[in-house]
Amino acid sequence: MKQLNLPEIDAKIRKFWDENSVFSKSIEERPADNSFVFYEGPPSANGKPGIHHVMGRTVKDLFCRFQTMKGKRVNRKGGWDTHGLPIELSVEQSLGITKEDIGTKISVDDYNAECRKTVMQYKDLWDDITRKMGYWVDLDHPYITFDNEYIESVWWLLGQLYQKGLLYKGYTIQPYSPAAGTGLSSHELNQPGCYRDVTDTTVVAQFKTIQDTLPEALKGYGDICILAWTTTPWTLPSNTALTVGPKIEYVLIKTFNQYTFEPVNVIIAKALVEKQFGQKYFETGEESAFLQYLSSDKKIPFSVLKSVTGEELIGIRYEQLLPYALPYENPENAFRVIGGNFVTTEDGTGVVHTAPTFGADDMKAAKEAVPPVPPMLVLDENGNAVPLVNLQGKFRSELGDIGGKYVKNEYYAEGTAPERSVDVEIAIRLKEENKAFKVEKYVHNYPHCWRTDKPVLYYPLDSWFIRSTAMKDKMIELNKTINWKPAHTGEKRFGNWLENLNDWNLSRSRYWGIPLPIWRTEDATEEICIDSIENLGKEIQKANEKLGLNQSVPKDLHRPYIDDVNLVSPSGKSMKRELDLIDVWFDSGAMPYAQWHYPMENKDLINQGITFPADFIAEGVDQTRGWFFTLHAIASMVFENVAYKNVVSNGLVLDKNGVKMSKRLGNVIDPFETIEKYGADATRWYMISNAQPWDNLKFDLEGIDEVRRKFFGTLFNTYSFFTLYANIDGFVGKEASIPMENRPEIDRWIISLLHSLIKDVEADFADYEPTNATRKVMTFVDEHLSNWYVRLCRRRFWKGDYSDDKIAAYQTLYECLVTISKLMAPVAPMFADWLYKNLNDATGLEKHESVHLAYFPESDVTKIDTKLEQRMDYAQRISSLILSIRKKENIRVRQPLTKVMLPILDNAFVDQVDMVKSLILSEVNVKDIEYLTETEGFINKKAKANFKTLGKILGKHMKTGAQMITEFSQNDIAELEKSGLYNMVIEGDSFTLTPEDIEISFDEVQGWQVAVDRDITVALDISLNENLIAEGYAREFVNRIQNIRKSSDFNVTDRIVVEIEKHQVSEEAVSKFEDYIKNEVLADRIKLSENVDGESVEIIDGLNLNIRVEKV
RNA sequence: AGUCUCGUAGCUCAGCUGGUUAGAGCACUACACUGAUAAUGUAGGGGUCGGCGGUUCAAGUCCGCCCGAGACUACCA
Repeated sequence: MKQLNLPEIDAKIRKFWDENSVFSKSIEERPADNSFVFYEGPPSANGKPGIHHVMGRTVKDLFCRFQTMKGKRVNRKGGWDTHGLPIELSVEQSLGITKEDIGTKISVDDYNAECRKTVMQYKDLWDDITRKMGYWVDLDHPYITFDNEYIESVWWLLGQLYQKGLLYKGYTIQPYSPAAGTGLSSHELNQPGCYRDVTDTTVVAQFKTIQDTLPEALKGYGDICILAWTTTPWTLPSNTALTVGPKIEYVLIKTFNQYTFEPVNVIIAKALVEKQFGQKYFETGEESAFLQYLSSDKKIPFSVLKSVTGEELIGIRYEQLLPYALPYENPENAFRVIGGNFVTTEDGTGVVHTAPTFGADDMKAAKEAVPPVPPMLVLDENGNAVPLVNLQGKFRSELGDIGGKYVKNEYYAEGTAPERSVDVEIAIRLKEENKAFKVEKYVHNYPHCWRTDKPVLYYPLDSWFIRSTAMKDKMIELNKTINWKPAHTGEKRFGNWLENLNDWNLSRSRYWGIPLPIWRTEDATEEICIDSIENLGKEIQKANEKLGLNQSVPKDLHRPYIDDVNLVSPSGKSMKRELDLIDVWFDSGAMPYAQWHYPMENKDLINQGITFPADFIAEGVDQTRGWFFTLHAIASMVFENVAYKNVVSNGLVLDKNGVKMSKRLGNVIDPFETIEKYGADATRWYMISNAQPWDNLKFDLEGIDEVRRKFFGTLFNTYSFFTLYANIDGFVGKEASIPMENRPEIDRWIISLLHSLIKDVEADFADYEPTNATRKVMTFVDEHLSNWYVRLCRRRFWKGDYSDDKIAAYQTLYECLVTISKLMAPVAPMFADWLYKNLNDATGLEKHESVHLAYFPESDVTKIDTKLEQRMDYAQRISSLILSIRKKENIRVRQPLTKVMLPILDNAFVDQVDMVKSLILSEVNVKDIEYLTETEGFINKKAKANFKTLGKILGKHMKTGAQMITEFSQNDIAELEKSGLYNMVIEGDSFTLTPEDIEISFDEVQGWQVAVDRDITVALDISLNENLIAEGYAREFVNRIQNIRKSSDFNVTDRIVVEIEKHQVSEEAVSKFEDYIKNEVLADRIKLSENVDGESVEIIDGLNLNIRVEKV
């Protein structure tokens, strides 16, 4: 391969993997008793894979591959999430039906089959992206959540919860769409456009308190009303309590009602007086203002009489505002003031009208009150407790004049709505009865049903719950043992979520999902929870006998078949299944067990801890309350264990401008195209190296291109360089390894860096920090291996015989390349394998046929030499400084110079530099280094404070001290260096400083070509003589001839003859450096002639000479 | 509305437990180097470290408030 072509490499390696079953070998070759457990969070094949899936799966893949290389067996069972509303919706959409049509226009049978099909709609695309991105997961034996066996395991889990008393049926307030006749999930409510601004009639009502329940502080003022605001007046007949904030300050105000003009005393939060007593009112302390008040007056007087806390108000009883009905249960506990922490003083009156049947907060506050406040439920014709609004959204007949009306005008069919909504009617009635303090229109945000476009009601619905609150402490405790990446997702986001845990609402009234396996008698006195198919069979048998039926276990455990099953209670009554399905999130949280059909099969996998808990899972951060929670909750509640030990929650993939990708905006990146064009490895490497997985990734295709060029391109070049000469010299790794101590400095240096790198990269992968790992590999390849090692060692590869030095160079570079292939393999599996195989297949040094079957390199600490690393750093920096002086002085690098001078601070520095002297000299084309020990009068030293150590000593004198140090004279510095101590007096305080506190460096000096980089200073002697100039010319000729060789497509080994046009410059160069030139360009002869029939090339500024180059 | 995360050069990101003149890559400009050549080196421009306050000898870093982006939860009188 002449040029890097990543997609081609992808295809080649994929084929190799397929043909040789590398993936299954990577599992089977590892011992079964040394496993690393990974769980695949099931995607839904109902949607197409996006670029963010490539991100998430790269994270999963890379740690699994890493652990495999560490010798672990990593089983990776794939899975599909197959239930849930999105699937029902897409079926209904494609068939053009609605929920109501199920059972009429389409049989449930067909509907079911349709869901099954739809669920796997894009499976082929998913399989394709999985392969193309190089994600290793077992797609041949996936778990599928709609399988009977999967469902059976879920039933078993529910059975466990049931036996522990953690499953119960109860009321909650849920969003409900009367028009559609169905409850809505929060997911549905979060569809775009559901929340809309609407204008509603709002009422501030006056709740008249009962005198003898008032606290002492409020007695003696006559009648007192509490003001409470509502945006939904239709809930006022269902009011059973008023909620105040215990810590909020309330005031008693004397004023007049603006509609009836009757005098009234009202209670309202102090902070909201201004808001409620607006322009229509004026505050006054004058009693006369009240005596003289007339209904025709423009403004109404008011006066604050008293201030009390909410705490004092708790317990006050009041007259029912609209006494249509009484709660059927404990009505004596209704109509009183209770406390609630959710009360704010941002809106209304600081008192919340509380209707427990229509508000979640209301219900909670009412339940928590002592004694509990009953909700406004009445008994219907069948003796069932029901709210005052029925499921159609109409008032019940108890409401008299407004009974039978819809509570929202929007629910009427078009054109049939009355002029006055019930909200308005109630407002009018309250005004007339002196119970309305204020009525006004108000614009607020309110959710609407996405299907019917009509407002949602919050309505009490029967649901099955998991009593997760009972296990809260266990969950919190277990969570503390989980290693979260990043930590704050676990501690903060997930931790807070657990602290505020609610019971888990399991019920969904749908068709396509796992049916709740609970059967009940009609009067709900007896019930059974089925936890296996076997158990179901037995119960069916029993029921058949007792009830004379002929039922059998349905082939498909889904609705509607399962609904047809009737069971029999111990007392012989018929039991029907509770019609609910369970939350699909339970499906996915059950996968550790259900994927193995536990406990009906594979008992040991879980019980012996072979596949449980997971060592590692990864998913988007949006799964914190989703999959991460359901896994944790089920494991905590059923097994009292964690489900996973390490979890990476990755961020979102945004477009390059940081905007969420969406079809609407057209900024969606197609993963197939991307991988096709740039290759999977560049895409993966870009995603991992560019940002930490848990930060959002601003996905930019140009970034992939950059990674391809900078990293893969450089590595590829390095590899091609290696093979070019390895082929010429026939290096196939058969020589015995040359001992480190016999290899040159630079070899030992790169090997030292390599082993430091291995150590760091392994630690990063082990710590789930892949970004750091990739960045370190990139730095090594780019800066150290390519731009220093290879650049400086080029000659060793193409010059001279196949000597030990050359073999050492090959062995060194080979080790680096093979090791890099292993270090990068988890992230860039295909390129790494290509590189590894190319290298290893040629040498056969390792027996593995793929890098993914090889073991992760071990860092050999004996090869790490920090002093060596330091002196190479010196070499790089000194070279860089010299080059910068050359640049400043405009002296080209091909012009040799005599010497460079290095002022030194200590002898260790000399020793260090001496060892890398030859590298520096050849790199910068200078003949010698001279060390300057005596710098006085030549180059000045300067002192600078070490803020870190000095700050602790000097404290507040730091500023002056630092200033004093920069002003040190040469004598001061000499004294410090000699004695090792320096006494300093600042504002009367005396301090003793040590050399550690002061950093000495060299100053720049006029008249010398000096450059400084922190602790290193170099001075360059730029004087030239004839010899140097001639050598410079010689190098120019070498360069030009090499260029000609190359442009003439000569082989690197071809011998040539050269003819150069005669000129003073060419004569000087050739006469003095003929051998050098011949040697460099592989020339047998160099001839100078007056007329040369060759290429005209510029040698130095303005001088063109003809050169002819011919093969021998 | 609450909780959490993020905000550093035109772009993508480093910046450890507070410490000197805030760094790197990309992009841009100029010059060089080159038997790895779609690579490389040197130099240059470019920053109120989101804003305001506070703690401290010293704040990009710690604390408070605000602004902006995002995620999740809730939608509430």
